[in-house]
Amino acid sequence: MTAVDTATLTAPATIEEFRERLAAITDGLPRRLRQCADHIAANLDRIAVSTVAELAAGADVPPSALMRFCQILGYSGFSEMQKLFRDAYSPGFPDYSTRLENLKQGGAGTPSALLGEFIEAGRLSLEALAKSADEVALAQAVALLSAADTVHIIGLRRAFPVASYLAYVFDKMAVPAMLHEGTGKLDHRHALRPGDAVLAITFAPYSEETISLAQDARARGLKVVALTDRITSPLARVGDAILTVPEVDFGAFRSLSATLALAIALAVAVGSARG
Amino acid sequence: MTAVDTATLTAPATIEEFRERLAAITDGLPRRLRQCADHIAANLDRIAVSTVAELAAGADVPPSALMRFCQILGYSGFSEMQKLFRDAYSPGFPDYSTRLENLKQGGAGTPSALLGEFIEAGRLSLEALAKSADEVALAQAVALLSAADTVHIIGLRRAFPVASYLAYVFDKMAVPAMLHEGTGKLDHRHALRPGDAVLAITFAPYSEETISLAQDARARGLKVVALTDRITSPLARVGDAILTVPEVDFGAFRSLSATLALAIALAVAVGSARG
DNA sequence: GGCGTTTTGGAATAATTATTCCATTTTTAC
DNA sequence: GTAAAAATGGAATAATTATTCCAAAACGCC
Repeated sequence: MTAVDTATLTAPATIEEFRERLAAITDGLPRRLRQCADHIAANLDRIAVSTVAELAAGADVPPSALMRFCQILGYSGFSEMQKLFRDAYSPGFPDYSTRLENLKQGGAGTPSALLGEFIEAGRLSLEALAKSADEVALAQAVALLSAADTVHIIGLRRAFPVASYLAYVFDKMAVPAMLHEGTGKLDHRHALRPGDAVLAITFAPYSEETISLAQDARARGLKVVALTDRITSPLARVGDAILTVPEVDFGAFRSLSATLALAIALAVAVGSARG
Repeated sequence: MTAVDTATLTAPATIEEFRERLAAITDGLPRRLRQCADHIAANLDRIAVSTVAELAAGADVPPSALMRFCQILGYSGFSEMQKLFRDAYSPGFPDYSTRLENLKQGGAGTPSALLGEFIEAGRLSLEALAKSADEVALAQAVALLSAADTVHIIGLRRAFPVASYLAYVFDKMAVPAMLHEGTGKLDHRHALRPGDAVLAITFAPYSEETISLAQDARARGLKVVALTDRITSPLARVGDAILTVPEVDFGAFRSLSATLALAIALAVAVGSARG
C-alpha cells in the first residue's frame, strides 16, 4: 500500500473533515487515484445523487479505481461515503437554478444574462461569507464600536454604498455616527476626537484617503475597525479588529451582497449593544 | 382505476409541474396513496437521495403503494421520478447550511446570529429575484437608459446606497450620469434636460423627494425608469419601465442584495449597449 | 348481505448498482 | 536490465433496490 494508509484508520465524518482529508492526500496519489480525487473535489455536491459508475465515468477511470479511492479515504466502500453526503444534503431548491439557466440563456451580454450572473455572484459571496466569517473578530468589532463615543465611517468609491448604508442604519438605531465622504476634498479629520472609533472600509485597489484616515486615527489612539477583502490588505495593518469578506466579482464589478450583510449585522449588533 | 387517470398520460417534467400535479390530485386519492402524496409533498427535497423503501417507511405505507403512486403521477416508476429530482438538484453547498446553523446558535441577538440572519435574508432575496425577474421590463429599462443623453439617478435614505453604487458603475463605464443627493436641500432639478432619463429608486415608506423628481421629469417628457418594491408603489405610476425587486427584510433592515444585483445588471447592460 | 370494483400488502422477481478479485501492466529500486 | 512492488482494468459476483403480480381485504352499490 501507499504512504497514505496511515490515514486509512479514520474515515471523515463531516463534510469539512472530508475536504481536509482530500486536500491532504491528493498529492502523492498515483495517477488514476488522483483523477478520482480531483473529480470528487470538483463535484462534492453531486456525490449524494450519483452512482459509482457515473462518478467513475466523470473522473475517466474504471469503477474499481473509484472504489479503491473510497477505501483509501477510510470508508468501507462507496455507499458508506455517499451516506455522509446524503445525510448532509441540503436542498438548494428548486426552480431557482432552472430559472437562472433561463435568464442566462438569452446569450452573453443580454441584460437577463447579466442579471443571472450577478445573482449567482451574490449568492456565492453570501455562502462563502457564511463559511468564512470570523466570529471572534466580529465580536471584537462590536465591542470596540459599542464603547466608542462617535463612530466615524469612511468608505469611498466602490465601498461608498456600504459606508452610506452603515450611516443609515446607525442613524436609525440612534448610534452617534458620522459619514466621511470626500465632498469638496475636505477630510474632516479634526472631527476625530479621543474616545471615538473609526470604521474603515476599502477593497483592492485600496483607496489612499481611507487608509490615511485610519492610520491617523490609530496614531491618535482611537480604535479602528477594518472591513476589507483580505487579511493582507494595507488596512489590516492598522485595524484593532479586522473583518474580511470574500466577495465574488463578476466582470469588473463586485456584488457587495456579502459585504452588506456583514456590515448590517455589525451595525445592528452595535445598535443593540448600546441599548 | 380512479378518476385520476386522465392525468396519467403526461408525467411532470419540472419541479414546478410536479408540485402542481401533486396539489391537483391529492384530493380524491384513496388512503394509502394520499399518505404517499402528503409525505412526498413534505419531503420533496429528499426524493433525490432516498430509496423507495425509505420514503415508503416515512409515509408509513408498503413500498408497492409508493410505486403505484409514482405511476399515477405518470412516471414509469420511482427511478424515473427520482431522476427529475436528481437532475434538478442545484448545488446548495453541503456545509453552508450547517455553518449557518452554527452562526445562529450563539443565541438571538449575538453578532454571529445576526450575521446568519442577514446572510439568509440576502440569499432568499436573490433567489426570489431569480424567480420573479421581469426580463421584458429589464430590456425596456436598458433601452430607455441607453438612448438617454444623461442618466439622472435618484435614491434617498435606504435606497441611497443603491443609487451611489449605480453612479459608481456608470462612471466606470463612461456613461454620463448624475447622482442627485439631497445635500443642502438643493434638488438640482434644473439639471434635467430634454433627452435625459431618470432612474428613480425608492422603497416603502416611499420618499417624497424621489417621487416628486420622477413626476417632474415625466411631466417634462423625460423617460423614467422606476426601481421599487411593488407594482403598487407610487413610483410605478410615473415610470416608463418598472422594475420590482422582492427584498426580504430582517428586522427593520433590508438586505439590498437583490436590489443591488438588479441595479448592477442594469447599469452594466446600459454601459455595454452604449458602446 | 351479496356482488362487482377498487385498494392493499407482501412475496417473488427483475434490474441496477456496489464490490471483490485477480491477471496484466506499469512503476520503482537496484 | 531485472526483479519486486504497486497500480490498474475488467470481468465475476454480491448486495441492494426497484418493480411486478396476485391473493386477500375493504369498499360501494343495489
